[in-house]
Amino acid sequence: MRQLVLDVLSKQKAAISLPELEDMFEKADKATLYRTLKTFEENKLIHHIDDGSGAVKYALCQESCECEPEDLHVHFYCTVCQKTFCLNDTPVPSINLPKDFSLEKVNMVVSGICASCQK
Amino acid sequence: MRQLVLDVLSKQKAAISLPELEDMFEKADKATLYRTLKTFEENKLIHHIDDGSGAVKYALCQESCECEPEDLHVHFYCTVCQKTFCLNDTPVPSINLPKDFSLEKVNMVVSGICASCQK
DNA sequence: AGTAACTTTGCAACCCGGTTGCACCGCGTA
DNA sequence: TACGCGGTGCAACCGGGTTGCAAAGTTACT
Repeated sequence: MRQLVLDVLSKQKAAISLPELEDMFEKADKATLYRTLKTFEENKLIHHIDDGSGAVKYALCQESCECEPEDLHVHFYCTVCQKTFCLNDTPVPSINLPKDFSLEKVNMVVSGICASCQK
Repeated sequence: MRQLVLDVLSKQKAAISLPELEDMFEKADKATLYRTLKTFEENKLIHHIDDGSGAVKYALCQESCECEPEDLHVHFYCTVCQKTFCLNDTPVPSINLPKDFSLEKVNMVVSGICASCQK
């Protein structure tokens, strides 16, 4: 059951949202998929990305992923195909915060047009 | 009417969400406030920030603000008081995108604990 | 003032993603 | 067999955002 979801996720090049997942599993229930994603996330198999599209998307974590403050990579949201990609090779640059601000995590989403839509 | 909203916005230190606005204007309608914010945004008076809290927040633009790709500053979301601040002095660092990816805009939200909640 | 054209507001309804409670199913174990 | 438990499906709900429509207000022109 969850196996199926994991299979799908591992075959995706782009991050996938819950509604999208619902569509490709016509049979399965929204709540089930929702809970599946949640447990995956708790177990650090996947991470979520808020790309501002209104739906949170999910993608597999890298092997090395600690899912801790510094595992962080930049995400790219294509405004044409509306897909979201992990730029695993692009770490989030460090930021100088004002005094007395402590850093927990960073969400960095770059929008633009991806290679496939560039033509 | 919109004057009131503008007044409130200019008095805020933190960005404000639509639902929050609704609360402080018990009298006014959600739709009105919503449309007000939209027109303000079209006229580049304010900009919106998606801090991942589930509600989009709005804050005044700086005088110099072009609201174009490079006006961009980092935003800070405090996980304690759940307020969002513009770090106007902290520009978004530039990113090297993979080949054939074009850049339109960048959303960068740093989460952590703000100075006031730090004690 | 009177009217026409346009803007702003309020109400209500709707959409959609996310979330939860509950009952049911299937399975392993005592 | 009886029990407990995890996974599933259904249904309902919540909350932010969005839109259509009609009423109220505004402006301009006569």
